[in-house]
Amino acid sequence: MLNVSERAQQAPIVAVSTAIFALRPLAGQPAADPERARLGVQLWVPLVRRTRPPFADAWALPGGPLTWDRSLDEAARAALLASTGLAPRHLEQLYSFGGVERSAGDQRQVTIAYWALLGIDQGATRVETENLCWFPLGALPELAFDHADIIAVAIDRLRAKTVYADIAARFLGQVFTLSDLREVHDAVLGIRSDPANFRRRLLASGQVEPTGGARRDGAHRPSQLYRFTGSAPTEAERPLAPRTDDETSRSA
Amino acid sequence: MLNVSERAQQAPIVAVSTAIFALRPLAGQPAADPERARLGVQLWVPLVRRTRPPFADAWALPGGPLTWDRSLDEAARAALLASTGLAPRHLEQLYSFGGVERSAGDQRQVTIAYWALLGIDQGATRVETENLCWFPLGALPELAFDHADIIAVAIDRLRAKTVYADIAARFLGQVFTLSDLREVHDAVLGIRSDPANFRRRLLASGQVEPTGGARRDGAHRPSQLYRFTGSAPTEAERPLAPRTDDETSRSA
DNA sequence: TCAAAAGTGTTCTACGTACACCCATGG
DNA sequence: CCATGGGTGTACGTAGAACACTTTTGA
Repeated sequence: MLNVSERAQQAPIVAVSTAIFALRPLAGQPAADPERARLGVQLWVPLVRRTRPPFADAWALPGGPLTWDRSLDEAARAALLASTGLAPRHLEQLYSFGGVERSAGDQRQVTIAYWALLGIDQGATRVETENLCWFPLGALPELAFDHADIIAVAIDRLRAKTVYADIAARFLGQVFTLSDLREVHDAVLGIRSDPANFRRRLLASGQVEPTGGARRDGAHRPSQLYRFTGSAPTEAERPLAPRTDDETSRSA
Repeated sequence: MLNVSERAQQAPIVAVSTAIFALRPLAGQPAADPERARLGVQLWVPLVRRTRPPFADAWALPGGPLTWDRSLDEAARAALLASTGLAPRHLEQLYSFGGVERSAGDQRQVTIAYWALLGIDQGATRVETENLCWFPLGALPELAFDHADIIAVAIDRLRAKTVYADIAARFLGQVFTLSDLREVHDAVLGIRSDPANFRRRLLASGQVEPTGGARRDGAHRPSQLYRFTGSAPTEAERPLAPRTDDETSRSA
């Protein structure tokens, strides 16, 4: 252990951690909840198990140190790929946490938190190992550091950005039906919106356009397929400016 | 100079920088009489002059290093007090910047940016020295590092949070008229809103309540005074949770 | 022919805007 | 008395919510 004056001289460690959200079918039995009819999707989060103290054996958000040769965004992507093999479709800086109390041991730690979305078609890579496990949002384990707080903030941000479509759409692939989009939208926000009104709002917003194709998947009229308008804001996109919204700040 | 592998081992420096906004009369003297603020107002920003390279002699946002014993928020407040003598009424984390290219010299630098609001009654401390100077937003000098970007992002955030009242109100003191509030609101957003409608919206929102008092300051009907509803969210408040809004992210 | 989801039409209401108008005051 | 801003009343337009209704399919 170092004494206080020695500690004060030490540079803080800078790390990046990311809360990754993906949609998966409801946990447990299908249970055909009449209110959640359709597919029934739910937000899941991948966590990694720490192998070293502090918080050894506890679950934590995937992340890693900031290295000299990478920007913050690059460091977040690299850490994700290294620790989980995932390459999220959407990645955005969330908040930086650096409270004094969060540093266990001698080294002061500052964590730059990110949040990310995984496309519903990116589920193939969802391997689970001894040290990488997926949890539904409603049943998270105890988390290391203040990572539970980070997840809570990330959910707030996700919901705030999921107005009608926008972010919700990033869970989906290039082509989708309006019902797909509505289901994602509703799952993220935890609501059930009117299909008719959702359709009108979305089409009026001009965010999507019909591909001309259709999909038949049941004993009912086929649903038209849509894609995003504009230059395909889909894979590997690079955000342009930090979000700008309407809340208050957290003591870091 | 160090070589690449030596650099890669170095821990990044963590600093906090803050874009401080205050309202001042368009061009006149400070003379900001808190009891009588009925003039054109404009956003001003205090900048400090760097004394050491990199960017020696260039203007920069006030800030300082993150020390071991302070949280991020505390570090931001402390740096502000030390470099400008100011204690803003509102302080909120904005974004963290850590692009590789922004580090001049051998040391990688990560800056956690904050934005702050100064009450219109806090103008007394607005001393100007050789190394501390106020600039109107429309006439900023060349800035060190990427601080111009930080200010741009901070303005976006300020405007996004200034819907009707809320943040705009923090520029004012405990007691104010609705015209005061509207003037601040309009100055920040750069619009001119209808007094009648502004009044209705604000009162309907329940954010303010009349004090019972009034202020007479001209050849017209006296204006009622208002205060904020609830447990006075005024001086030295501690935010609770990072904002949650609706934009995209910036490459750090 | 029936159930189920896709898709359309219509009404109701909330809320913001525009703007006419009255109120109180200093000069 | 009048000019000036404080403050009220009211009509209009837009957008979302609620919900009835038609369409197209598989079984």
